[in-house]
Amino acid sequence: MDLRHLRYFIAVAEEANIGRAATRLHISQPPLTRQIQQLEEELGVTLFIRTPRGMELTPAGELLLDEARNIRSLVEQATERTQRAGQGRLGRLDVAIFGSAILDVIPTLLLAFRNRYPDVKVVLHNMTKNEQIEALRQRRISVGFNRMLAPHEDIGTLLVTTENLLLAVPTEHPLARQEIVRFADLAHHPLILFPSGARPSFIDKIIGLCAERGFEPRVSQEVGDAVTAVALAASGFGVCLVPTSATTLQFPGVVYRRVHEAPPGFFVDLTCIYRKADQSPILAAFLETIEAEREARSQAGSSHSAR
Amino acid sequence: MDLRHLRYFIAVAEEANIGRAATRLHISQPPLTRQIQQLEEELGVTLFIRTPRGMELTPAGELLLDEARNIRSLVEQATERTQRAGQGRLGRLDVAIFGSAILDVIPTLLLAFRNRYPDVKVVLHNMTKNEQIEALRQRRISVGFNRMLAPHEDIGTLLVTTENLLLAVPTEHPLARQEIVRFADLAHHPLILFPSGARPSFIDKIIGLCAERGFEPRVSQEVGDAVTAVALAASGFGVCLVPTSATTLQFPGVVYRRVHEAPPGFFVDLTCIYRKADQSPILAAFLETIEAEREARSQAGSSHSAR
DNA sequence: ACAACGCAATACCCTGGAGGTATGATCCGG
DNA sequence: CCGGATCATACCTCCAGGGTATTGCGTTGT
Repeated sequence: MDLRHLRYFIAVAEEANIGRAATRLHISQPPLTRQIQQLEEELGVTLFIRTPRGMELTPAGELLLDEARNIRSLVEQATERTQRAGQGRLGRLDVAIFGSAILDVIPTLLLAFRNRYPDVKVVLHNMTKNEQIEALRQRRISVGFNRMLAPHEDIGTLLVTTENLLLAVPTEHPLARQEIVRFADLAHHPLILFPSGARPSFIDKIIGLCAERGFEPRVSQEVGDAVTAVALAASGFGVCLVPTSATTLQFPGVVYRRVHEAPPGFFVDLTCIYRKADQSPILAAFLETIEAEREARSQAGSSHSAR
Repeated sequence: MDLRHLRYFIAVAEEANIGRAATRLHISQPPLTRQIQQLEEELGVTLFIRTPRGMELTPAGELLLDEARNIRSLVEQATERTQRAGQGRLGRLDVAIFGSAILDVIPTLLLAFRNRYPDVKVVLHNMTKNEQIEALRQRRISVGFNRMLAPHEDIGTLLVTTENLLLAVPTEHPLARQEIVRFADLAHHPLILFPSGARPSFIDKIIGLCAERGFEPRVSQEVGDAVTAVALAASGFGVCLVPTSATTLQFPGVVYRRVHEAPPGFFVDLTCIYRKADQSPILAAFLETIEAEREARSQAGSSHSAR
């Protein structure tokens, strides 16, 4: 049996007349007669009673009509869904994020993606940098978000956003009272650094920046993530350099200060990583959305990184 | 798209290798390659990633695999069900009965049919004789059960069972005390007759039998059905001739008596009626069951009509 | 009663496409 | 760098689906 048989069968059943059905199907009447005969023969069932006025369905034919319509709609649905999946408009995207990245741009990004591709289910996973690389290679995720990534041969990167750094200062801290905080001031106060995981990381960046200015920071704590760092700062453990988006965290007991006279490179990138070999149209759509969003933000003038 | 395409697609997806899939499908590899290419082209979607080790499904391909398996099983189910319907093993049979016929043979008959054809849904309708004829012609029912049917050109009949007649007598009635009740005795006692509906009916049969013996019965009541008649007899309204199966009704206050020296024709047929033009295999199966059951009953020796 | 019409079925032809064989293009492992 | 495996391409064959012409049959209309 063939989908053609079913299509023809439905037409004949609905027209109750082979001639009209043939016209509707844009074929001539005799082949249609034969196809119906074939179908009946193959099933071993009489589907129509031939009357001088046309074709009348038998009970078995009635049943097949139901089933055939069902199958037809399922086939239509299958092609349509497969096409949408092929265009990246239907499916699933597994995304890895890390703690503090969720603070700023990622929620708006995911929202924008969801609006453009409502039938793509986005699944979030919390992963460290190295876990992300591994998960990408094992295809457990399709994209990851990261900072300070060492390059890998098979992993592509796309810059999502660039954020300036701010200093989180306890309210009672001497630096909180200064009108202007200078980078060099960091030499005299204990610093909270993060993340404590895989190197190179944000920690190395800050140590590097300090080295450029000829001092080595006094490290009071190394913690896992920005949230913990700011929380510790709020408790007076020390000051802490954070991406601008961390201002989302408004702990009592902590204020944010711009840092003047900072060395070049006093910012941090958020990048998106993916398998270079990944051909998935959903991934392509996601990366495209990232670029479109970055575009939109920069055109809006007051981009986050300029805050 | 074609069912062939789906079948081939499933095979390739499952084998992850065109060559092996071709073997499994009993065709050679190149046509299979082409069919897959066609399918991809028609959908406008890449379904497989070609690797040096075989064919790997894309996400869109994964989705289509699900859908295709679904469609395949639906097609299989459709053919199987249609075939069963064509053999009368699946479907629906609308059966008309009238009041008292339900007392005896019809329940066992329906039970036997249900056992043989468990997937045929039997729907019962209560109808009078004339309603049955009309409903048959309008295809609202496929079979009816009846007694004393006037012949119709387009309606076929099949004898279901023949039942002797018994006399239902009030317990306190003089005839209840006689050791032997003779047919001629009926001349002296008021009779309850039924059914009061369309003629000719059971009533005419009894009046005819009496006429053969040269008397006209004294009619105390005409009622609609056997159950009412026996109930009235139990209340002392008179005596009443009923088919043997009415002994199912064991009212207090009524006893059943054989009638001796009855004229020939002192029995009543239960017949099954159907449209002669009806080709439905379900009807055929039902009529066949009726004959098989009658056969079984007569072979069992103590047939109901001999009770 | 017979002609005219409508419908499905049959006879016969033609062509597109499914399937076959042979071969090429790539990539991997030894 | 070669042998083997895999998918793709080229080209041929042949069947089956589609077309035209016609028949068969029952109903209808005059």
